[in-house]
Amino acid sequence: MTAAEQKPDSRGRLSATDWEQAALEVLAQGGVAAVAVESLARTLGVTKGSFYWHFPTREALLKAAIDRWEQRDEDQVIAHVERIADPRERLRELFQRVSREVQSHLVYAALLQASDHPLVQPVIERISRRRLALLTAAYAEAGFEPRAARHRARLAYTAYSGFLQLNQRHGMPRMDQEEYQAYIDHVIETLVPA
Amino acid sequence: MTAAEQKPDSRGRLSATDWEQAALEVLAQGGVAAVAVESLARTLGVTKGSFYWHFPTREALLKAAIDRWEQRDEDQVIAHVERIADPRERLRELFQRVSREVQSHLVYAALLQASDHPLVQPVIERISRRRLALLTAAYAEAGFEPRAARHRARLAYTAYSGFLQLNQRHGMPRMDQEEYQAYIDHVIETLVPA
DNA sequence: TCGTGACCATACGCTCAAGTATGGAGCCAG
DNA sequence: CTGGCTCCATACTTGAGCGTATGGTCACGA
Repeated sequence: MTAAEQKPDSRGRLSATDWEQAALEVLAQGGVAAVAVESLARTLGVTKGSFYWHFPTREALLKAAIDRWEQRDEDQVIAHVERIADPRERLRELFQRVSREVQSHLVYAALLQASDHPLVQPVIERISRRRLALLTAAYAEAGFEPRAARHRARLAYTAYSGFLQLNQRHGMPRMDQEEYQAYIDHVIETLVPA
Repeated sequence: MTAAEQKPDSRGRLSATDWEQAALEVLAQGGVAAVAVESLARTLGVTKGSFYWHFPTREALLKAAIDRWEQRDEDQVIAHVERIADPRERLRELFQRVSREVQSHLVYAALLQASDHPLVQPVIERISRRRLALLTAAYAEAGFEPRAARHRARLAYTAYSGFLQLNQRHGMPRMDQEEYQAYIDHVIETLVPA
C-alpha cells in the first residue's frame, strides 16, 4: 500500500532510483532475501523486463540500495548528532534516536541479519566502526579513560544492535510505548554517566 | 578437519545422531543456510541417499539438530548456573560463560541470524524468554525493583546477543584475549551491582 | 547359505528465482 | 512521418537444492 505508487515520472515509467527506493522498503520489512526482482517488479506494477534494463543484476540493485541508505544514514545520524557539544547530551540523543527514524534502523537490522552476505559484510563493518568511534569519542570527552571509553562504547553499541535483533518480527514479549520509554531511560541511566 | 570423522560405528556407517552433530557444526560455522543435505553428505563422505534414509526431509534434520542443541543448552547453562546462591555471583558467572562454551554460543548466533525462519523463530522465542527470566530473577534477588530488574535484564541480554552478532565471521575490529577479558570485566562492573 | 534388513549410490524429476533474447509501444528530433 | 531511443512484456534458458525411485552391498541371524 506504500510501495505501489513510487513516483511515475509522467506516465508509469520507472527510474533506477525508484527501484532502489522500493528495494529499501522491502529490505526493511522482509530482509535481504525479500529483495527479489520478480517480487519487486510485481509490487511496482511491472515485470522483470523493466528491472534488467535499469540494473545488470540483482546484486547491483542491492548494492545501489544499500549505498543509498548508508549515505542517508551518514548524513542524518552523524551530522545531526555530532554537532551537540555536551557529550552526555550527545549520548542521550543517540539513544533516543533509536525510537524515531524507524525505517533506517529497520534496514540496519535487516543488514545485521544478513551480515554473512559478501555484499553487506563490508557495509556492516564500516557502519560498526563509524558508530563505535562516535560512541568512543563521546565517552572519552565525557571523562572516561581511553580504555574504559572503548569498552563502554562497545557495550552501548552491542546493546543497540541486540535490541534491534530481538525486536523485529520475532520473539521477545512486546513492549508498549510507556514500557519502551522507561526502558530507554533505564539504559541511559545505566550507560551514560551523570 | 573436524567434521569429517564423526563416529563410524564400526565400518563407515552413520546414524541419525551423526547427521545431527554434523549439522550443528556447519550451523555454527555457516548459519542455517549452510545446512544443506548434499553439502553435508559430502563432508560426511556419503551421498544424499544416506541422508534420506535417516530423515524424511531437511527440515526434520534442522529441527532435530536444534532440539538437541536446545536440550544441551538447557542442561548446561540453566542447571549449572541456577544453583549459585548469590545473585551477583550468578550474574558474573553468566557473563563469564560467554567466553567459554564457544560452540553453543556460535549456534545461538546462527539461529539469531535466521530468526525469521519458521522453524527457528519459536526456538529463539523460548530461549529468549528463559534467559530473560533468569536474568530478571537474578537482578530481582540482587535487590532491584521489579521494573528495574526487567529493564536491566533486557539490557544485559541485548548486550549479549549484540555482542555475538558483531563478533562472528564479520565486522568489528577483533579483540585479543586480554582486551576481551578486560571488556567482560567492564561489562560486569557496569551491569552488575556491587 | 540364504535372506532380510540397515545403510548407501546413482540417476532421475521438480521447483524457484536469476538471467537472457527478442520484440513491441510510445515519444521526440530531424 | 520516420528513425531511433527509452522503457517494458513475453518467453525462454540455466543452476542450485530438495526430494524420489530403485537397486546394490554388507552384516548377521536362522
